[in-house]
Amino acid sequence: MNKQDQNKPIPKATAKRIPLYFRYLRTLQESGVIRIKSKEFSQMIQVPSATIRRDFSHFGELGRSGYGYDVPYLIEVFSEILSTQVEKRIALVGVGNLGKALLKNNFRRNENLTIMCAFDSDPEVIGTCINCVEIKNIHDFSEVAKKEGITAVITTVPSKHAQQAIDTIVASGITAILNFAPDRVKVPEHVNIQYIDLTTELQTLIYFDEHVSQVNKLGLAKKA
Amino acid sequence: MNKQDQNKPIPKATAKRIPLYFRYLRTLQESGVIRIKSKEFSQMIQVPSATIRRDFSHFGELGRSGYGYDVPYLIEVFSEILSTQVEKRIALVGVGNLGKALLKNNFRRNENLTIMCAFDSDPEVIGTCINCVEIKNIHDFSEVAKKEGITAVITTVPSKHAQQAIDTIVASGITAILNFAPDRVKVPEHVNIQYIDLTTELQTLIYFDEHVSQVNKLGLAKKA
DNA sequence: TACATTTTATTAGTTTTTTCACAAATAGAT
DNA sequence: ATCTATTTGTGAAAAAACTAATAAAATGTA
Repeated sequence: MNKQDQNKPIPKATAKRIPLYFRYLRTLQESGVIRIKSKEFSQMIQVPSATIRRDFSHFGELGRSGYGYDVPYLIEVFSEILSTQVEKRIALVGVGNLGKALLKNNFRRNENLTIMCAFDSDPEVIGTCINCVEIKNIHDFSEVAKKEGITAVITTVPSKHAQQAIDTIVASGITAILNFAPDRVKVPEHVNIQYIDLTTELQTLIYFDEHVSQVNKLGLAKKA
Repeated sequence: MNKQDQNKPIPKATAKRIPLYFRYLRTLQESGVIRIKSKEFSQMIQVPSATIRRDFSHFGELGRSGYGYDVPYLIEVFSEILSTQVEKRIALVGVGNLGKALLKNNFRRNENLTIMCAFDSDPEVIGTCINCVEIKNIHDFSEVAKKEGITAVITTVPSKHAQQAIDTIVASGITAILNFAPDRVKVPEHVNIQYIDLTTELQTLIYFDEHVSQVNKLGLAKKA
C-alpha cells in the first residue's frame, strides 16, 4: 500500500506532471534502460531533480539510496496511478477541422486512450466515417455514450455552440471534459472541465517572449 | 506610464491570465457593456474576483471604487500590454493532420495572430496550398521566415523529427515556439518553448476526475 | 568486511500564488 | 450637500509550490 492511500492528497502541480513522467519512463524502458537517477531523469524531461524526487515521494519510497530508481518498478507504480491497464474510452464532439484531425490521429502512440465515437449536428457529416469511427448525431449522445462506456469527452465545437453541446454531455453523466472552445462554459461543480485554447497559449508565449524573459535575451540568465 | 514600467516584473501566474482577460473584455465590448465589476467578471471567466483585482493592480490603478472598471479603458490597457496593434506573424512547421487543421482555422476570430507560411519536408505537400497558405520546404525556413517577418512558430511535427525541426527554427533566430510534439527538445536558454500535449492533458484530466475531486462527486464540495 | 561514494527521502526554508478582509475612495440617491 | 452603499486596491495571512541542504541508507569497490 502506498502513501497516497493513507495520507494527504497529491498536490495538483505533482498530478499534472505524472503523465509526463510516465511517458518518459516508457521511452526509457523501450531503450532497455533498467535504472534511472533523478538527476539523469531531470536532464531528460527538464524538470528539476528535487522536484522529481519530491513528486515521487508522494507515492511511497520508490527509489533506493545510492542507486536511483528501478524503471520497471516505477512504470508499475505510475501505471497503477494512471490506471493505464484500463482502456479509457473517449468521445469526440464537434467534427470540424480540428475534430477531424484528432480523429485521424486518435492518440496513435497510446494504447490506453481511444476515441470510440464522434458526434456532430451537421447532417452532412453524420453517418460518415473518419478513421473507422462513425459520426453520430449529437442527439443520440447519451445513449451511445452509455453503450460505449465513455469516460471522458473532447469537445471541438465552435464557441457559439459549446455551452449547448456541453450541457448535453453533462446531462449524460460524463464528468471529464477537455474543451477546445475558449469560452468558459457553465458546468455543475462535480464536472471537471479543462480548457485548451491555442490563441491564449500563443499570446501568453509571445507575451513572455517579449516581456518576461528579456533578461535571458540579454545573456543575464542564471545557470540551468 | 503604468506601474509595470517602473516596478516589479509581472508574476508569471498573472501573465498567463492576461490573454483570457483580454478575450472576455472584447466579448463584453461587443455586447455593448461599458463597465464591469470584478465580481461580475469573476463569474464570467471563473477566476476569483480577488485574483482579478490583484492581477489588474499590477498594471496600475485601473478601476474606480464603487464603480468598477471601464471596459474600453481596460481594453486599451491590455491591448497595449499584449501589443495587439502589432500583427504577430506566425509560421507553422509540420503539415500533418493537426497542422492542416490549424492552417484551415488560422486563428479565424483573431485579427492579431496570423499564420503567414507553413513548412514541411514531404515533397508531396511542398508547393501545395491550404487556405491560401503555400507549403514551403523546411530547408528554406530561415530565408522565408526572415522575409515574412515571423515572430513565433507552431510546430506540429512528429516527435521523431521534432528536435531536428526545432534546431532549424532556433538557428533562424526565432525565440518563441509552441510545440505540439510531446517529447522535450533541447533549446538554448534564451528560447521560449511551450508544449501542448493532448495525451498528457487528457491523462491529467482523467487522473483528476478519478482521484483528486472524488470529494466533489460525493457532494461534499465547498461553496463556489 | 570495511569504507568511500552515491543518491534518496525529508526537513527546513524560500518563493510564488492565492485569499482574506478592510480602509479609502467613489458613486448615486436623497 | 450629505449620506449610504459599493467596490476598489492592498496590506497581511494562508496556501501551494519549489529549492536547498543533509542525514540516512544503500551501493559497489578494495
